[in-house]
Parts: sequence; structure tokens; C-alpha cells
Amino acid sequence: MRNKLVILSDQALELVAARFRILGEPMRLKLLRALLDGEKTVSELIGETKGTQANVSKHLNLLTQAGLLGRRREGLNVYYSIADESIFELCQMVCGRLQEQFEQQAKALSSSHS
Amino acid sequence: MRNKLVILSDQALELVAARFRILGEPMRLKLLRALLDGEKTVSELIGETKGTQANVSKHLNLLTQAGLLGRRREGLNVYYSIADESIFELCQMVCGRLQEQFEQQAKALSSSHS
DNA sequence: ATATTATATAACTATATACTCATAAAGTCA
DNA sequence: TGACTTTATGAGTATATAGTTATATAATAT
Repeated sequence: MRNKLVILSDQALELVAARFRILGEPMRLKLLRALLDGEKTVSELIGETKGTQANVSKHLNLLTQAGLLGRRREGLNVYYSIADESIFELCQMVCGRLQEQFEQQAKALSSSHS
Repeated sequence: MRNKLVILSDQALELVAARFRILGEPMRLKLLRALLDGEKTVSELIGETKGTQANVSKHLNLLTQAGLLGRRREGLNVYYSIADESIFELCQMVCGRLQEQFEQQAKALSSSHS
């Protein structure tokens, strides 16, 4: 893995960091999770996330600007949907690693009882 | 992919977001990149990243607390090294997606010339 | 036109955190 | 011991951004 890695330029690192930063907010991850089962209106997303209208709207805008969400107007409603499925793979990987990490820590604790 | 996805709890989302946030700083990514070719001392990392001593030290501490780096003291020097190789896979994925995204945008621009 | 509903946005506050400067701590060597 | 080197940390400042409140915009209906 490591040897296959393309060394990224400083500029590329900034872009990668920016993408990680976008995914680094619980509310935005909640919105992405809510959109797992298909497109939804802002109102629906407000309901599911318990967020305020303004805040949800802003996060949706941010995610859309980043190319992670798609936006479609239909009458009064605006429907948002996942535009980049790879997000979920990222979340899965992170979650998997965290689980491993916690399991190791748990093991370390229990073996220290001896 | 999407159907395989485990739906994460709010608490899990917070942890995942925290991990993404750690990777969301250019300086930290620079440090990780610098450690690609093996463990290095703080001084070496300061040199490679052009960061200040205090700042580099703090970022290294943060990355270590998060379980991404390992730390080993040898005399006056402290050697840091990658403890979680999966970071690079994450960076690769993000970088790959960004490239696709930019290419699509470039294509959209050039076809709008017609 | 006005009223109503859904969404977006501007202005502001609050908060987290990156960075700096100065100092402390840890280790080595005379 | 004291002098020196390397790394860590406390205190402070600066900045980015999440969240709130109030208002604006967009679309529809009467």
C-alpha cells in the first residue's frame, strides 16, 4: 500500500485536507446518513436531523458546493441527494479502523488486570 | 456499496467526524506525508515541513493521541512513525475522487465553448 | 395583487483550534 | 553540579466556522 502511494504536493494536500474537513462535522455526516435511502427535501432533512432550518440549509449548501450532494428544485421543495457515493466507503473505512483500535485498547486494558 | 453500509449511530458519527477532523489539517497531512519513508525525529519533521518547533510538536502529539502515530524516545531525540497505514488509503481515495471531479468540471467547461 | 409555504442568506455570537512566544521538562555530557 | 540540546507545554492571540435570529427570495395558490 505505502509503496504504491503517490506523493501529494502541498497544494494537493490542501485540497485533500479541505475534503476531510467537510466530512469532519457530525451534522454534515448526519445529513449524508439521512440521504442514504434516496433524495429528500430540506424539510425532511430538518426533521430527521433535528437541526434548525438555517443551519441545515447552510450545511446542505456546503456539501453541494463540495460536489458531494446534488440539488433539484420541484415546486416549493428542494430535493438533495448523494452525488458522490465514495463518501460512504470513506466513512466505512474510518469506522472499521476505529473499531479495531477500540478493541485493541479494550484488550490492552483487560490483559493489564493480571 | 450503499446497501452494504452499516447505518452508524449518532455517537459513531461523532467519532468518525473527529477522525476526519484530524485529517482535515494540511500541516498534519504534511507530517504524515513526511513519515511515509519511515520514522523521523521531531527536528527532522520540523525541517521537512518548515513548521515551528512548538506547532509541529503539538500536531505530533495530537496525531499520536488519535492512534495514527507511534512515538519512541532515543536519547535526546523522539522518533515518530506511522501507526495506522490506513490513513494513506483514505488520502488516496479522496485524492482520486477530487481528480475525477476536477476532470469532469474541466470537461463541462470545454464543452460549454460550443 | 396578496397570502402562504419552503428554502436561502445576511449579520451576529459563540466556540474550537491553529499558531506564536516564552518557559519547562527530559536527556546528555563536561 | 551546570551547560547544552531536543522536545513538550502553558498562556495568549488570531481565525475559521458552527449555530442563531431575522429577513429575503422563490414558488405556488387564491
